[in-house]
Amino acid sequence: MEDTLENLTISAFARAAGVGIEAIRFYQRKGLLPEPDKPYGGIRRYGETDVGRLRFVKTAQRLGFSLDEIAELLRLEDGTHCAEARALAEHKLRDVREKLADLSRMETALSGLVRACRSRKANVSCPLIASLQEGQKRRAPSP
Amino acid sequence: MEDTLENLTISAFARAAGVGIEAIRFYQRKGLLPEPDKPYGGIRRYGETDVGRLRFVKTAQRLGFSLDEIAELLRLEDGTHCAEARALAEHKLRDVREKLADLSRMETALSGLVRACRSRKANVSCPLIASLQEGQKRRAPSP
DNA sequence: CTTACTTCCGTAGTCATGTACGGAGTCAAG
DNA sequence: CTTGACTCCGTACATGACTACGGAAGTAAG
Repeated sequence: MEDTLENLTISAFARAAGVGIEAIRFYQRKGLLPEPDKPYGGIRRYGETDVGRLRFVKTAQRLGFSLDEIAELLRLEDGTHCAEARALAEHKLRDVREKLADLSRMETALSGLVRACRSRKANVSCPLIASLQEGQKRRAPSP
Repeated sequence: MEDTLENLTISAFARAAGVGIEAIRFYQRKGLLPEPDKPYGGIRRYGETDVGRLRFVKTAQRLGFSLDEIAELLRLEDGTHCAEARALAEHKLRDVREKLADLSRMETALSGLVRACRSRKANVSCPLIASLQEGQKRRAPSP
């Protein structure tokens, strides 16, 4: 069993990226991961590049991107068509920055709560919901 | 039809928060939103607090939290039991900070790509995947 | 009161994202 | 060459998060 991150079988590949084998095959069907050519009716092998790509998929997912959105992000990485890529990148960038702003407000609220709790001044009510009001007005429809 | 964000019917409530009526009833069943008492076999009314809570749910969802995790965050807002709340808040805070770090790396990569594209130095290959490598090593299982 | 619209509630269907299964083919050790 | 583990592939099942439907009951206008 190679631990070199080159010439991995699908099970070693899955282990290296911390996902199940079936998930890999699912992503291949969706076009998120390539299906390497198999040496004449044989068994496919995977490398470091594939591991990076797969880990990217899982991380982006944690950040709230759907598999379809992740496919778009991966089209950027594959870096053809600069003009199209730039438009897409700018769009995703706006999205990422909104998420950053919301998350950072959430961070403030949560760390405030932890600090308040730690200083034994109990009965604090956590302004978690209020912390996101600013961000929400941006996206809320007018009545 | 009240636009005051008080005494809303369920359809006005849904419109105010930008979701469907059925989604509201679904969240109520899951315990994410309260079912206000109805005035003797009648029709429930919703207020500004409910709107804020619902918008929080949708925003947290965009940030990659599941409905179960959001239920936990809302238990914090409802602010009973300081010790338990503090542990939960610290856990969520770690999660939020990891997301912040990953998103911010993604921001760097995306804005780099946009800048490169803008300066006509085409054929750049976007280091989007590489941008998340640091964060991923933290969570990757050892071989 | 009648008519038209909502609301309520339960149940069923949908879509995204996997997971599990079963049978045939492949490979490496003994 | 047999044995046992692994791979391939198609299909079926599972879970989370909604979405649609249908009938009874409440509500508002005429």
